[in-house]
Amino acid sequence: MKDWILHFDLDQFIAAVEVARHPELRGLPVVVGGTGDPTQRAVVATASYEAREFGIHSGMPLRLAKKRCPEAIFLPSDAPAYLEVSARVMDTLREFPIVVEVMGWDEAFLGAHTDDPEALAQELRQAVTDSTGLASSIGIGDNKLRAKLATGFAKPAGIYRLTKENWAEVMGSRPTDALWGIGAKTTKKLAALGMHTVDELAAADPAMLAERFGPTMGPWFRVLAHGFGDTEVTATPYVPRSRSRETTFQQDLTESEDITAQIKVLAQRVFEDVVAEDRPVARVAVKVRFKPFFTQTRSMTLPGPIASAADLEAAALTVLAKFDLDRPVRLLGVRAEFKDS
DNA sequence: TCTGGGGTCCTAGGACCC
DNA sequence: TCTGGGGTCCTAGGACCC
Repeated sequence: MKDWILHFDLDQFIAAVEVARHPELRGLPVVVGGTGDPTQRAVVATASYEAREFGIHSGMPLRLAKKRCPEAIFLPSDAPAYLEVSARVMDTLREFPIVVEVMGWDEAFLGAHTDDPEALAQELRQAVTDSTGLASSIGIGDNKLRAKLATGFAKPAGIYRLTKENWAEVMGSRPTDALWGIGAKTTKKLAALGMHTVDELAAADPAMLAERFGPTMGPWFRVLAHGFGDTEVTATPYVPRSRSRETTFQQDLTESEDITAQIKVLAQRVFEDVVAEDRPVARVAVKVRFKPFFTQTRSMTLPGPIASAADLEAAALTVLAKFDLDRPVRLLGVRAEFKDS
């Protein structure tokens, strides 16, 4: 028997949960995000496949989604409901003799020992459909990178295998942003250097990449292009490095007392989260997004421990004082970073 | 049509110390 | 007189992902 890495991913997860509890919405363009009011400052969390036909996708402003498809059903994002369904899905996966590494609400890497990964993947998909009614796709790979990318070819409701055997054939001529970890900015920089495809990046000189992108990122891009990657799947619970809360205001804040009051609210929420973690906080950071869309961050290493919400509030206000609050504010955020442990 | 919220990791410059 | 070199911490920003 061989070791395989599977990447499990629920199809249009958030929209699917909403359709599951509102069956009359099946087959309709459903858009979930914000408070469900498409006139507000908010973006699309997930669009159903029907809504995607209209050019609606995750991250798009709700206002624009409404314009692209006025008859779409807009629903508020209901995080507790999605978390509950997610937990049921992950529990279903854990009933199999596999290692489950949860990667988010709707995806997980699975470590499996089998001679027939496609048969296992089909059983997993069926089990999740039986327990939750949700459709999913599974990528099969010889490492995490290939399994993750395979899922993209498996969707919707399918299974796809991507390994070193078919890597070059499947990925070689694709643009570099097809790789997991290379986004729009890096793609543009690579293109300026004459590298447009995965094959071209794979053939690049590592020293040149290190010079241009830094000693870690540069060579890593080339490794990605070869399809190499991590093979370790672990069920060990994830230990967060930080906790943060942020809010985009429906109307920009201009009064300093309003800004101060909102920072206190955010600090209070972050404090509740860090108390639940029961770990010491090392740094506090404040994020301010000014009109029209200019973001700054300021931070501070704490001189001593945080013992109360008032302590975290005071620290956040000290960091806030580092800003020039000379323009309208559209977003405020507070983040606490834990000490290394 | 203006662009959410919650995260992670890397880079780079300056401070500071020996 | 015109100044080394290494190590580490602090801080701000960039890029990416779900």
